[in-house]
Amino acid sequence: MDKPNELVKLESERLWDQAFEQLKSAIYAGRFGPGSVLPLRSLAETFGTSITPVRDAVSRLVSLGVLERGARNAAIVPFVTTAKLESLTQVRCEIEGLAAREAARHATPEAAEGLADQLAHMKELIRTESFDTYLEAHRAFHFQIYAMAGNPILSELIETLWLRFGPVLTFVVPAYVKLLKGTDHHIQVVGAIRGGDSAAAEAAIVSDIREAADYIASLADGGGVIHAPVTP
Amino acid sequence: MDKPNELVKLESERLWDQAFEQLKSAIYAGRFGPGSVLPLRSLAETFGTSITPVRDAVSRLVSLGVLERGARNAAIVPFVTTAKLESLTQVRCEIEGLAAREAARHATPEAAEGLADQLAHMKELIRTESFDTYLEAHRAFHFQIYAMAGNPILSELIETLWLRFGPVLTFVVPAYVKLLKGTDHHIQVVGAIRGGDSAAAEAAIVSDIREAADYIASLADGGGVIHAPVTP
DNA sequence: GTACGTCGTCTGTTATAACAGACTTCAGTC
DNA sequence: GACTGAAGTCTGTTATAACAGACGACGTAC
Repeated sequence: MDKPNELVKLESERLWDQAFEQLKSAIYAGRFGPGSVLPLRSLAETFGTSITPVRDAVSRLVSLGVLERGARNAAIVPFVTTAKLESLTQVRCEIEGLAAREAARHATPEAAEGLADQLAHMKELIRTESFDTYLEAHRAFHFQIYAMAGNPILSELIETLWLRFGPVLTFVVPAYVKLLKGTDHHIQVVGAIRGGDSAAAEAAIVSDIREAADYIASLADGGGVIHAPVTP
Repeated sequence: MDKPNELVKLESERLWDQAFEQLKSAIYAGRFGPGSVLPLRSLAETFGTSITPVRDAVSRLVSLGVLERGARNAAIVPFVTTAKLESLTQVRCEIEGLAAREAARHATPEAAEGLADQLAHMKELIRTESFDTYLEAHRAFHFQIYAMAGNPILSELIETLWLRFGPVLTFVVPAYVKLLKGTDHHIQVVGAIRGGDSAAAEAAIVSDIREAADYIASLADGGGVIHAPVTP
């Protein structure tokens, strides 16, 4: 007798992982405006599951700081304020600065070359105005650097920081890139890592983060709340 | 009546928060050895609830890095290795250094005084050899400093780092304190914060963290795994 | 004695229903 | 007409049961 179950493709994507990813993407994509509540049952209906996996995903996102708890413990998409942005920026500069520094110390020539390739790819995406693809390439570029630091906890931590940032990054980065800002810092980072200059690498990353934060802060309204530009 | 220590959240009556806290405490207390699996149903039976709240608590602890997933997605208490310790120490130095620096910049005289009081309290606990109480006082001392930085995200992040550390801290700190180590750094931190010297505050905190890490690393076996000293 | 198959039990996973609190709405009373 | 109270509906919370995969024990066949 043969083994009939041998080729069963392991679609072990747990439902709550699917829910987690979908929810995360939806927030990243700005499908839920800041302050909007996310009822479990509606989410479950949207995802086509029961509320159990959704519940878990929401709970995890809350503990990661991506979502917050409102009245009646309902999950809400947090507002991004200038105060939060400043707190986040301060932490990001410190921790991503460390990552860049360590990356420059440990970088192999091959890894530095891969970084340069990625940068060229990003430049091409800017040239062709593929801003949505650029968002992911930009993210990959940064995390490629952080992975080079060889510190898993560091990378993990930075990812949670970026998650908190999620909703704003999406609509900010394309507009930011159109101003042709940030690219200089990216070039400098790659150069510093190539040359093993950790101080320069850290300085370039910090400048990148700080400059972007200043730009984002300029989008705030009188109450310090940051809004997305109106998109038709 | 103010509550300076917002880490104590007794308000929540929700079972999963209770389960979360109990589970965390149990891990902190070293009730589960590294590598031991935590079946949901046993935990639920221990806590006197169904598996639903336990499931959520475990899931949150996993996403915070306190627990890990083993075979069959079972929750396991992670081993602490010298490699992980080094990664963690690097991040802690950077981020808690930032916190100490900012605390020194923003400290009010009253807050600095409260810190000195806490330090005196700790000294008294050492004198009377109340090492289990000292553990909590030590933790409160550090987070009192970090709260003074006025950056909620920073405090939150540091807490997750301490959580990852949890199992080792418990059995390391008392032994460490008996060697009368660390107290000097604590005194220096308070002095620096009193004088508004951010560089000195950061240096003292970094020394504190690094020295403790070196001590902990000395407890590792040949495989780089850190074990608790045998306690009868 | 060894190998293999089967069954029972354990695990996490998911769905569903029952529960409790809060808000809205609508009707009844002053 | 305004206020009050009750019911209905929404919310998150929790328990329970059904499910599927993995692992081990036990028994049978060679």
